[in-house]
This record gives sequence, structure tokens and C-alpha cells, in this order.
Amino acid sequence: MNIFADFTARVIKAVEGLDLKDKDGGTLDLGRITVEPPRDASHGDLATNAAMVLAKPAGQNPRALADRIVEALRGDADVSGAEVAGPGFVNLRLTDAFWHRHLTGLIAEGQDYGRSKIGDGLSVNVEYVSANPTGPMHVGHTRGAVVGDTLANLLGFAGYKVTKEYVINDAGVQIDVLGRSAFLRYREALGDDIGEIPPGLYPGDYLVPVGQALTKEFGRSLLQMPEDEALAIVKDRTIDAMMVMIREDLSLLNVHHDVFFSERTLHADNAKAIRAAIADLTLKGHIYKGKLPPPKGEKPDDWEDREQTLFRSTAVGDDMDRALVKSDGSFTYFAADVAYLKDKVERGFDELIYVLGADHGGYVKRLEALAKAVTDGRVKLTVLLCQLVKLFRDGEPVRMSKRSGDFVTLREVVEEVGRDPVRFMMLYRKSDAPLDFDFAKVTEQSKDNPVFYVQYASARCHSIFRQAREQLNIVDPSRQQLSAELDLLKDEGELALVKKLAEYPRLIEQAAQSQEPHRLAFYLYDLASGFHAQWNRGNDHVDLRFVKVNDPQLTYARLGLVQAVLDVLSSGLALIGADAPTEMR
RNA sequence: GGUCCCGUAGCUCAGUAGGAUAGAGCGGCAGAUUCCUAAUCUGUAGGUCACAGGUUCGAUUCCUGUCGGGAUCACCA
Repeated sequence: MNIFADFTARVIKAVEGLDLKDKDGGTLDLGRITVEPPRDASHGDLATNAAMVLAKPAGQNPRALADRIVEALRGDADVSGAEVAGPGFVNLRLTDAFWHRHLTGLIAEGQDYGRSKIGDGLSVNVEYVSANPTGPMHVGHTRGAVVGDTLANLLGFAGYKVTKEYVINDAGVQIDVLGRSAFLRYREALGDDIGEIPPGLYPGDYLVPVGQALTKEFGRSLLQMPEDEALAIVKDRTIDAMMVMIREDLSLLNVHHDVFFSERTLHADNAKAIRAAIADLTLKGHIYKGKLPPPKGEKPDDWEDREQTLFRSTAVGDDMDRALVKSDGSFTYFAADVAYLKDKVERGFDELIYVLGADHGGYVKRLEALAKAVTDGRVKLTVLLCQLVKLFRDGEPVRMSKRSGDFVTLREVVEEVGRDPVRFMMLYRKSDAPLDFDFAKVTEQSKDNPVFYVQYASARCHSIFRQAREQLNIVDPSRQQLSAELDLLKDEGELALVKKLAEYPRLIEQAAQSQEPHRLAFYLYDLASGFHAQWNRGNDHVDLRFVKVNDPQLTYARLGLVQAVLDVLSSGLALIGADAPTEMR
């Protein structure tokens, strides 16, 4: 249903019919031919660069070649006009009948319109969020959560086989700290006066219920065991409790992962998995013992110039070789990542996507290097970095201090402004640009708020169906009824909407391939804008109203168009993870 | 100092795998409501695409360098 792909094929066929040869008499590379919507609608419906791309290799004048292509394309029954423009563009106009047929197809497909096979069933792992299980999710996690989730949805819609994955970073020092913090709350629940929470421990009161639950389960018995043993139990219980909390937070945001991967499993059995992964790399010659140079900027106070086990990542594109073993003999986080990557590869993924915060920018090269080393380039690993989100309230920046635990949680934001506005606004900016999030603006019911603007378009579609029911007694028309008389749609605004809808399948493919989910949000805004404009033309010209009391046939046709707009809005909003409301309140 | 991201209209940002006269919203100005939700729409003014080179038939887009803003920089996660 991607008309641009369809016409690219038709243009290629037309060009093949011209029997062009390159200068040496060989065949021409036609792969660079594209068909796009022209920047300016007055240029037509489609534009192709075929003549300009082929002119040089074929040794022909681009405009002359364009003339021949135009001649060939005029034979296409769907083409109502073809002309050469500018440096050698071929602009095409398509017949109304073509657009009516496209709309018929769209209405038949409904919410499946735009679904693509471009992913070709390739298996993709999208890892995102992966907040440490040491507390509730805060607002900083939101963007990655939404971007990752939407990207995964988008890839699924585009024909990839997608696994949404969350890594639980349940190993390491911070988890020990978490355990001790919870242990303190346990003693508090038993009646001990614990005083102030010592610095370095987590002060948040979300651990209070964890302490209470521990007393219910264990009474005072944890105090009687050796500390290590007790802490191990407390850690387990606390991580579980944190993950329950995090999953609740995520589901508030409509984020649902398929796999929760525990980092601790890599450390289990004396770090069997990590040792195996490093052994693999050693066999391939990527591991050596050596010293790292100290960082060039400011030297850390506790810099130790020592020999260590290193991954020669510089050989596969990294800036610096990476340590795998800490000075205390335990494995680094990166060592766990080596094992984790091996695990993913063994699960058969063709492509791995990591959605990370901008503060992990320094981590990108070593991950890419790792994938190269482990899979010899067979598995593609890409990192999508999300820049930071700045919170504003009435234009004033919201201050957050992590030390006091005084940060804005994801739950607070979602409860205050709603799930849909959060999801939409997190996508209403390129991932690699910082994002300002203003509480006031996001809840505003006006066109200044894109979420509202798009959802209002959906509500208006439903309103039109309600009107049709009241005025013409058209009740729940079937999709067949809606597409029976589409050739009555002749108004240029109506056709312009069909053309906008026809861009949707292409947009899905491009957003998926470029891994840029924000494009979806911008497209929906555009579509909503086109729809609002057509609605308002009905204010000026009564003939253009969607519901025409004296013309049921035309009303059916227009309802068909409204249904199509609604289908695409619903489909797009669903990918974003938001609702397409039936009315605004 | 190294690396990564960003620099487009007064403001906030798009710019669709290198294409035509660079777009939208806000703000400014001028309009539209006996009318399906005006919670919306129409028109208009406003840009040396940070700067300098390079590749190309053609560059906001790709490459190099400079300037400016942000993130990050053994062992933490």
C-alpha cells in the first residue's frame, strides 16, 4: 500500500523500457531512483529524481532524459499528468480514480493500513528503560521509556519481530547499598530508633513498606543471623519489591516489556556466564593483560597504575581499551555487558537496539566495538541516545536534587498530566535534541498543545459520525457502505487529505528504518492539521460539510474519508501508546 | 584535553536517506462564529540554514576545520 514504493517500481519499469546503457555499454544502477511527495503540492502528487540520477552514467542530458521518462509514464492509466520541472524532476499527477481506489483499500484495511513487511521478519531486541531497581522511576527515565517503547511498536508494525527488553541492574555496589538501606528500615519497623539515614544510603521512604514487609515475613529472625546472610535475604526481597514498583510505574505509562533480564544471573555460579563470554573473546584474541593510560583531563585522586585484564576494543573502533576486572577482583559492569551481549546473540537476534540516556554517550563506542568483536559484524548493534528532559512549571525550571531524594517521580508526572500527554510530548522532539517539558502547556486544552490538537481531531471524527446518526439516521455504517461512493469525493481539500493519508505507510517505513519514532508524532500533527482545515472549510462553504442532510450518498463518501482519517489517527496514536478519544471533556 | 550530540524566522522546533522558491507552531499584524465543538480555521510579515573551505549537475543535509552551547571521560551502574 506504499504508493511511493509502488511508483518507484513503475518508474523503474518505464526506465528499463528506454533500454538505457551506461557509457561502457553495461547496465545502469537503478537503485538510486526515488519517488517522493514533492515539497510543494503545486508540483503534483509525486516527484521522481530518475532522470537526474541516471543522466550522468547514461551520458545524457537530464532534461532530455526526463522527457523520455515522461513519455513512458504517460502510458500509465493512473497518471493524469507528467511533466519535467527544474533541473530534471519528473512530476506526476495521479487520477482522482487512483486516489479513490487507494482510499477504498485504506478503509478495507482499517487499523492495519500502513503495516509493512519491510522488516522481513528480522528479529530485533530493543532494550530500554533499564532503570536501576533502587527506587521508583523518576522523570528522567520517562523519555527513554517512551522512545524505546514506541520504536519497538513501530518496528513491529513495520514487519520486524520485536522483543522489548529490560535489564535489571541487580548486581553491584549500589544494590548492596540498597540492601543496607532496607535493612535499616527493617530495624525501624521493629521499633529501633534508627535516627537520620546515614549519608550514602538511600533515604527515600519508599523503603519503609519494604522494612515492614520484612518484619511480617521474618519477625526478628534476620537480626539473629550472620549479617551477610541477612543482607542477602533483604537484598532479594528489596529488589523484588522495587521491581514490582517499577513495573507498576511502567504500566502507568503503558510500557510493557517482554523480557526482564536479571544482571545477577550473569554473576551466578561464580560468574560462569561472564567467564565464558570472556573466554570466547580470549579465543578470538581480543583480550590481553596491560595497563591503561590515565585520563588526559583531570587525574582521578585514586588512580592506580596497575596491570589489568583488558578488552582490546580499540581494534574494533573504540577510543580506549576497556577494563573487565576491578581492583578487588570482581568483574566490571562492562564485563557483565560482554556476557549479556553474548546471551542476546545466542538468543538469535539479528539486530540489537539500546535506548540510553545522553549521559551514557561515552558508552556507545564500546558497545558497538563489543558487537563487532563478539559477532564479527553479523549482528547490528545501534544505540539510540535520548537527550535530557528539563521540567518546567509555569515557565520556571523545576529543581531536583537527588541527594535529598527530592526528585520528581514518573508516577507524579503521569498522575498530574496524564499518560497520553506524557507519551506524546516525549516524542514531540528528535531524540538527540534536549526536551523541555512544561506541566502547564501539556495539560492545556488548546491548539498550543499538540497532544490535545491531535486527540481533538479524533474526537471530531467521532462527532461527525454522531451528527450523521442524528441528522441522517446513519447508524454504524459498514466499511463497505463507507467506500461505496468514494468517487463523489471531488473537493481538492478532500483529495488533499487522501494524499496525506497515503503518506502514512511510507512514513511508517522511514520512521522504523531510521529509528526515529518522533516522526510519527509530527505526522499525526500534520494529519490532524489537514483534517481541522477541511472541517473549517465547511464553515465557509456549507457544501463542504462532512454531513449533508440533503445528500446521503455524498455523506457516506465523506464519512468514508472521516473513517480513514480516524483509522490512521488511531493506528498512529496506538503506536505512540496513546488513545484516540471519542470525545474531549 | 579526548569523544558524542546540538547550532535553521523574535521564541520553540520540523526539514521526509543530497533535490525545485528552506517549513510549522507560538508571538506580531489583518480576518472568519445566525454554521457538524471558533478547544478551530484563513491570510500576512519575518531566515546569509553558526562560520570557512571541500565533494557534487545540485549541500540545511555528506566530509574537514573554526566558533558557540550541552553531555561524558580507569575501577561506579
